[in-house]
Parts: sequence; C-alpha cells; structure tokens
Amino acid sequence: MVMADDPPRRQPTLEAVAELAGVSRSVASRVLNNAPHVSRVKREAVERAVRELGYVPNPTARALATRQTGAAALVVSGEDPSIFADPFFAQVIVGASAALEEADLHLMLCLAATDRGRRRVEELLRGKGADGVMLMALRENDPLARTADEAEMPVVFGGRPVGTAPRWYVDVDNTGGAREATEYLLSRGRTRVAVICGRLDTEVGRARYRGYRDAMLAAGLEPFPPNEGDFTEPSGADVMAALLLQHPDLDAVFAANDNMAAGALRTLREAGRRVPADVAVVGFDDLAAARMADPPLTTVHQPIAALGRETARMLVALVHGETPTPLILPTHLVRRASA
Amino acid sequence: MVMADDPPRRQPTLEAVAELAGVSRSVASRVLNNAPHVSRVKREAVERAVRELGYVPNPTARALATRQTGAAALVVSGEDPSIFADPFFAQVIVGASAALEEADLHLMLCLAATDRGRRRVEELLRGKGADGVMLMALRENDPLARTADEAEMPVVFGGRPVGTAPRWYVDVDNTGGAREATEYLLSRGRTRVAVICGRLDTEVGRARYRGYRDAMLAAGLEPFPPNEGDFTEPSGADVMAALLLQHPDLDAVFAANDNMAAGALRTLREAGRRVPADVAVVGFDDLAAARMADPPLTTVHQPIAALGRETARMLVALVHGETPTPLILPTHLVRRASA
DNA sequence: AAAGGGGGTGGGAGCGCTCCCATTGGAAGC
DNA sequence: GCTTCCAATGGGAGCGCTCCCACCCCCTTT
Repeated sequence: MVMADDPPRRQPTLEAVAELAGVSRSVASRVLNNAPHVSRVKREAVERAVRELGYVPNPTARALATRQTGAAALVVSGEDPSIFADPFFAQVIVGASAALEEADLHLMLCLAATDRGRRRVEELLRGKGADGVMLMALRENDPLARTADEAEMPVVFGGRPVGTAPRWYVDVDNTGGAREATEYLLSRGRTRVAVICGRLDTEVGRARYRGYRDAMLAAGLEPFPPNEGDFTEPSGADVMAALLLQHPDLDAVFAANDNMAAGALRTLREAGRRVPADVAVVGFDDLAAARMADPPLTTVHQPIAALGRETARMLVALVHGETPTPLILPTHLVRRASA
Repeated sequence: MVMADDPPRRQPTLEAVAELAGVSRSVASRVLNNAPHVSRVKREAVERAVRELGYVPNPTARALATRQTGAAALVVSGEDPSIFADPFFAQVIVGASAALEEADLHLMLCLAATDRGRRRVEELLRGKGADGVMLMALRENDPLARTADEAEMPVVFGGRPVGTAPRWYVDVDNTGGAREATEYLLSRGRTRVAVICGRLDTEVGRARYRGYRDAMLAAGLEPFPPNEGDFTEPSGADVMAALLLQHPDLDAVFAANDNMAAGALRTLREAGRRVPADVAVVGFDDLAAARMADPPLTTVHQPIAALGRETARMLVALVHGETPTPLILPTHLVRRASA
C-alpha cells in the first residue's frame, strides 16, 4: 500500500501549467505575458491549464528574473511615528495609492523615524527592494538625501528638501500661495500684517515666509521678522501671543499653516480681539479643520492628493525609463470668514 | 586597445563577496545570517569584504530562496479610494506600521476598491506576494473573505466581518462600548433614549446597536428600532431630524459614531433643542473632531492605533508559526459636555 | 589504536520565472 | 524546385540567494 507523502500543497508552477497544456515553459510564459509567437491552439491550451490549476504566477520569482519588484515605496522621514495620522499625509497616500495602482505597482509605506526604520530604508534603497522611491518630509541635512542620491534607483521628492532642488520632485507653490494670501490681506486694507512662520529648517516654512515677505515688500511695507512656530496649534497660539505683546496694533496675520492659524484664533479670542473685524487671519493648507474653525478660516488651498498622485506618476515615468520634468502644483486662496 | 564594455554597474553579489573574502558562497551566506559553523577568521574576512564592496543582500533573491517576502499587506476593502484619508484608518496604519517594523516586515497598502484593486489583492493572496495579510473594513458578503479563506497565507481580520467570526481577528468591544454609553445616558435620568445606527451591513453597525438595545432592555425600556445612517455627518443629521419628528419627546440619543453625532448636534441646534439640557448626545470613536464639537462630545473612546498594532502583532505571530488567540480591545466612555 | 563525534567547509541543487538562441517547418519569392 | 524568411517552439542558462549534504580534519572516547 502506497502512503501518500505529507503533501506540501505547493502552488502550481509554470512548469506544471506547461506540462498540463502539453507545451514548453517558454510557450506558457509567453502566453502569460501575452507575448507574440504563440499559436492560437497552444495559447488556448495554456489558458485552460491555468484555469484548471488555479495558477497564479509567483511575483517573487518574476521579480528575480526581471529585476523588477513591482513595488514603489513611500518613505517619510521625521521623528514622529504618528506622522501617518497627519491628515496631510493621509491625503498624499490616497493620491499616491491611486496613481500606483494605475501602473500596477504596489505601495510600500516606510517610516524613517527610528534607527531601525532608517536602516531598513537604506537597505531598501541600496538592495533594490523596490522599483523606485518617493521621499517626503526630509529635514535639513537629512542623511536620507545622500543615500537616495547614491541609490541607483528612481527617486522622486514630494516637496523639495531644504536648500537644494533634487533632480526630480513635485511640489506645491508655497511661495505663490503665501504671496497671494498676504496680497489678499493687503487688498482688504490691512497694513500691519504679521506672520507666523513654520519651522524654518523646512523648505515649506521658508518658502511660505518668502511669499509673505515678497508681498509685503512689493507693497512698500516692512515685513515682520520670521516668528517661528513648529506647525502645531499650540505654537501658533504662543507666537500669536508674543506678536500681540510686541505689536498690539497689528490688524492681520498670515499663519504658515491651518494648525497654527487655529492657535492664533484661540489666542485672539482669549485676548478679546474680534476676527476679522480687529484682526484678519489667513492660514495655509485648507484642511477639513479650516472649515470647522470659528470663524471659518480663510486659507490657501493646496492640492494634497494631487501632490501624492503626481509624485507617484513621476516615479512611474522614471521606472518606465522616461524623463519627466519637475512639477509645481498651483495653490489658491479660499475665502471664508476669518479675513 | 581594450574598450571597457558599457559597465552594467550591477550590485555586488554574494558570490563576489565570497570571492573577495576567499571563501565559498556558503560561508559568506552563513556570516550574513549569522549562522554557526564559521571560524572567526573567515567571518571577519567576509565582514571586511562586505564593507569593502558595499554589499547589500538582494531581498528578492532571498525571498525566492526562503519563500518569505518580508512584507505584510494591509488590505482595505470598500468602494471609496479616499478611505486612507479617514482618520480612523490613518491611526490604524500608524499602529500597524510600528508593529511590523519591530518584526522587520515591510508594510504594503492595498485598496480593494476598484476591479483592478481587487484583482491585485487576489493575486497577492494567491500568489504569495506577502507573508501575511491584514484585512479590514470588509463588507457583507465581501468576496475577499472567501479568497482570504482559501489563501494559504496567514490572514488576520481587523474588526470582524459581518456574521461569522474568522479564525484570527482583533476587534474593539463595540457592543460593550455602546452598552456603556447607553447605560450612562440612563444613569443620568434619561429615559427616552433614541439611537442613530451605523450601516447595518457592517458588524460595527450591528454590534453597536446590540449594545444599545441590551442596555435599554436591561433597564426595562423599549429600545428604539434601528434607524440606519451610513456613518457620515449628513446621515446623522437626517436620521436625527426624522427622530425628532416621530419622537418629539426624546431626551437623549446615542449615535453609533462621532460623525453622525456631529450631524445630530447640528440638527438639534437648528431645531432649537439645547444639548445636553433638552437632549443629551453620546457618540462613538473619540476622534479629534469630538473634542472640537460644540458642545464637546461625550463619546466612547476606542484604541485605534492599538487595533492596528495588535492586528499586526497577531499577524507576525502567525507568520512565525505561533498560534495566537483572537483579541477584543476595551473601550471606555469619555465624558464631555454633550451628555 | 581504532572507532566515533562534531565543527568547519564548499559543492551543488534548487526557488519559479524570463529570455536568449538554436531548431524546425511551411509559406513566399526567385 | 530551390533558396529565403519568419512564425512557432523548446532547451537551457541565468537571476542571487539558501540550505542540504558529503567531506575533511582533528580531537575525544573505549
């Protein structure tokens, strides 16, 4: 009596499909990749065998042979692991996910927050663990920038890193948006327009301050010095309080993001200033929270999902051997009650 | 004159490392996986060669040989691609990402919204494109459930699917939370406690209604029938309006999530009912928005990041060949002004 | 002194796929 | 009728790694 071996129950291989269809592995492979040079008869035989065996190609083996993993990584630098919970990144992920799906690439999410995370990203970059990488939220002198530079792999930056412009990036027109916001305040007759900056070790923070400053100078006004917050609500409240002390007569404030604008609103409310009657406030980002603020926040809208989508598309283009050009997405002012 | 060939500039292989170190591939491999049976001398020689060549193992080749991809997938079912922007999922991702990093697994994000997405997930599941899969937000009769069942791959459900309990899952105590919320309303002397249900084709929606109903019955009160919303703010407003028409005398309402509770608050405000004086409101989720609501929302807190983290940990355990047990995470009521 | 362990080592066979290339045979061209 | 050409085909060599296994050598046991 023959005992059945403990059956390893392995997935059928291409070899098995070929055998069942009575053809060679080569032919079966061609059918699967629908390459030419296969007769109608054999093609159908292979298709039948695939169905019968429930065959699904092994992506790992394919990856090894083609030297393509079929995946792209979204790498987020920064120290806070909960950055993925940030509504901004969540939107980026939505856009990137959609664009990668179109190109049949998988999305890997990597956080370079811990040492371990950074090591893993480095291995990914240097060991060809993905077909390409999107890099976001790099900080000043981020070591990731160099690793990425040395990696022989397509890399697209979402948002420019501080200082240098990489070869390929997608960014939002931060300077233009900040300028528009400031110009709007000026056009409403405000003349003492203060600013609450974001972190100046980020390009976003710098670019938005530049936009503010440009608009002020163009109007012949003295820009406020860069009062730095860190993009959080409390920091906005703090900077606002300091501003009120130093410049009790200010009649408007441009905050470099909505969180800080919300903090500013809180401080103004507590100080008994009416918004917008006494002080007009404009933010940046146009997150959902801006609409809910009291009063609803006038803010610069930026296309966040589009940022993710276009970053991914640029990466796909690179993976396909094309040569895209850097992209800067437009922003626009959304007028609500706060200004 | 010898022309240099166009140099393919390929990554050094283990073979190259071995050659440079003057050992065999086997020994080099052992060093890399720090396996025993390697003399000190050769170990150091290999390490030196690795450094000199800047060698990084090719994860794809390793994956093929070991039959392990080193990645886990978080699959989200549902029709709306922007689900990743949902603050709930964003938190889940944070937790899952952290837990997978501990186990040195990469996180792949898959959305089974479109046909293409579903096909890709199916290939992932059946073609062993990952070492394991976390499945979330399955809907009633979701075909993914069967595919997952047939896949010979560890699968952990985040939140139970409708009806059946899978072999491995991590869930939140929805019923207990809803019961506690309702009991709290009753303990404050409310007796006409209405309910705004979530979608009843989801287990979350059903479980939370069960909790409400149980508490009402236990108090000897007649539970309201399941008035179904779809977890969105507008639906909460609509259901609330209908409830006010049918039961003008209600003095409390339990909404199955914060979004719908916010809608209810809006309707109540427009109807001139004071909260909580006339009508007390309790929500579920404890998202950031609950704190910002007017009045701040009393709600059932659920540990969302922990849900993601524990789901991932359970998956890791399965991948390592262990046999974990399903897990239900506790919820607790957060008392604010609305009730 | 012969037999019996192991540690250390390298050869080689996969893992499951792609793709180059040699081979075949029939249609088209002279 | 005989080259010429090309679609169709299958064999085989990788892709870069892991891991089984046979082998050697030296140090203990009986």
